[in-house]
Amino acid sequence: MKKEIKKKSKAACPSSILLPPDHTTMAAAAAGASTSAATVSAISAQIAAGRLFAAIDNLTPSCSSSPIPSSLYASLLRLATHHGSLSAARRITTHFASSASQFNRSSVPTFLFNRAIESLAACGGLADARELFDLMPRRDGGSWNAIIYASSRAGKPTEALSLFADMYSRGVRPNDVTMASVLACCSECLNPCGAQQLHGHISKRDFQSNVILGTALVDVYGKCHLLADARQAFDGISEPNAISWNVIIRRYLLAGMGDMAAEMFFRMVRAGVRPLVYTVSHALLACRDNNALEEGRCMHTFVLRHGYEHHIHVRSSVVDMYAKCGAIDAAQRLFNVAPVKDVIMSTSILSGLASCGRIGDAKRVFDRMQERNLVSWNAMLTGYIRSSDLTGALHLFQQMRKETKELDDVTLGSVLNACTGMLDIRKGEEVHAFAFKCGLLSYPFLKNALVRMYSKCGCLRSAELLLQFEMGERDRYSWNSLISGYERHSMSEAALHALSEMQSEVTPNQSTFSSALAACANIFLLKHGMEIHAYMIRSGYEIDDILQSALIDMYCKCRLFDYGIRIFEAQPSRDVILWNSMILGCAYSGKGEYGLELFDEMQAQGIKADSVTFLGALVSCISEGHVGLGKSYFTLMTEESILPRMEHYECMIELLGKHGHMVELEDFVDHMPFEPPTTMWLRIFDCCREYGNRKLGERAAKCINDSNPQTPVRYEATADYMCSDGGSAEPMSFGNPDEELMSPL
DNA sequence: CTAGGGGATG
Repeated sequence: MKKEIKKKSKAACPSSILLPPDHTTMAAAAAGASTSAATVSAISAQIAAGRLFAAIDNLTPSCSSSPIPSSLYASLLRLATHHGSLSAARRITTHFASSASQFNRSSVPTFLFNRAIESLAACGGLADARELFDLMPRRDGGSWNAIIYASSRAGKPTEALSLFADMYSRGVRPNDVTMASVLACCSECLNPCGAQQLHGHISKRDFQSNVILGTALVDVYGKCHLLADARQAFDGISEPNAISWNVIIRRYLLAGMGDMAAEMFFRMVRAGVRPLVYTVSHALLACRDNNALEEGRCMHTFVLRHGYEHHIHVRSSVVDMYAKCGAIDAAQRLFNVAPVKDVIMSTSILSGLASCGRIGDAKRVFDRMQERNLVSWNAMLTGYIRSSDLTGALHLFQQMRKETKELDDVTLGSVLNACTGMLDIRKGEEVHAFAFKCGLLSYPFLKNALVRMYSKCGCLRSAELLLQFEMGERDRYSWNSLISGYERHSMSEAALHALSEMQSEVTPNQSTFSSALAACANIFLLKHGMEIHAYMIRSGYEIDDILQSALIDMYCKCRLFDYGIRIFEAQPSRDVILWNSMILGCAYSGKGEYGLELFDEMQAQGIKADSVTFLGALVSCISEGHVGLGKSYFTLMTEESILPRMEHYECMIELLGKHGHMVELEDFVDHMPFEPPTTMWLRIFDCCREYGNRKLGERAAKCINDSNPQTPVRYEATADYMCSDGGSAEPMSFGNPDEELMSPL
């Protein structure tokens, strides 16, 4: 087909469609040959049979001596458009244009030129259309409409707008068709000023009663992110139809204003307009984005009552809404009874299961899927990562590599996230090289995953280089990764410096400030921390639990305990994170007793302590000398199946060692599930020296010496300061073991 | 026009 068009176009098309007819045509005309009625009826028959080229072949030069009816040309052009054949449109146009020039140019009606403009443009010949427009003998409003519409559809919105301006200046009045095309141009070039001007014209000329125009206007404003104007335009439509409602709901959804989208949906229903299938789906997605389970349920009821549940789009959106709003059981029930479970619905349910921690169930859905695509693989991959099953993620990736050739930036970005979580820089670098080989390094998501990986793993230099030289556009995520990397790796000054650099490029968000506040806390930059606090308030940032927690921490560490407690007490409902910060804040502000009171109060309020809460309690016990209490907390913690972390063991050793409970200390060490690391032995050694426990001291010395046989400094548990009665403590004759090693804070 | 993505505090 394509080949045929090409051949014909070569044979029949002069470079200009308006070239004067050649001599044979002239000769034929001079001979006075007349178009027979037979030719006309032959052409009509070919048109009726849809045989475009057969029909055109009747357009011999001879038949130009007496004009073919315009309606026949118009039918031919329509057929050419239908076939999408530019060569045919050209031949037809050339034919009637040349016959016209021979007799009387104005014998061809303007409407036929207009149809030709439309046909040429629709077949991809905008340049031909424009040439015809420029050369045609007379133009009417329809000609302008045709060329403006054509330019707009051919992806030349600015050209269309300047044609519109031209038309306007020549005093040709635009009608609603013109307005609709020009509006489309404004949304194409995101030109809200143009839209506003058109809005003025539309109001002046009372096109307001035209639903199509009004709706187009709503869409333009929406596309330009001017949702208030969009809404105003919508409210100006006297009788919005289902499409108008769809447009405003969709624009609210795309602008991230799910609440408004849902509200408009309910208004639409109340107004008695039956929603389009897509509108129902958009409304459900709005609930999903907004985490609005109740509204989502109402919509589900609506779906069932009004017979939308057979549409797979709607059904998938309901499932997705339930899954994302945390009603995973409802989602799964619907999924189980669904007669058709396509890739999309299965992917929704598996990602829902994975994000509520049911990774096993998610994998079962995944394994049972008849068809998988890239998105479903990626969903499974991120599911493992969200469940912090990082090796699971890597295994899945291996399986994926075996079963499909497909992979994209999301895949590799997720694999990188797994490496980041494992702090496995070697694997991360492998993925980096692999991504380069796949040519995926230009994707911002992937580049940011790389910055994050290098930052978190402590290769700040690599992260800096990426940010400096490899990133075309550095966004908030890139900067946030770098800043939190600096903060985590004791480069707090660099973190704050990066923050100020970042601010000249992009707007920070809550994550940025939480890292920045932590950096201030690390190096006790009270003034800077307060500036950030003030800045967040001034700029209207929502100070969420994590930020409050970071603020409490910063103020407590900077010795403004009262500020910390003020933030804490101002909160009507407190998250466990907030309690944790305050309890720890007490612990290192020398207010351990108060911290322990808070610990009790928190549990009295029914908030479950986590490992950090227990850490705060243990630190308070250390500073207040509550050895028994600390021990009971440690037991309680294991009873509540909270796995003690290294810090908790360090605390217990500090608690027992600092207060001279040497027998219990030895017992504790014996029952630890792992061999203490050298840092811990150093502290134990120190305590043995202070309180006297020769046996344990010797063990400590041996472990320290064995761990580092190269060092010239040897640890020895000698009698003069390790005697069991806790005799005199001589100053140490060797280098001072690192004092801060055992400090858990 | 329905499915996957970036997340910081102690």
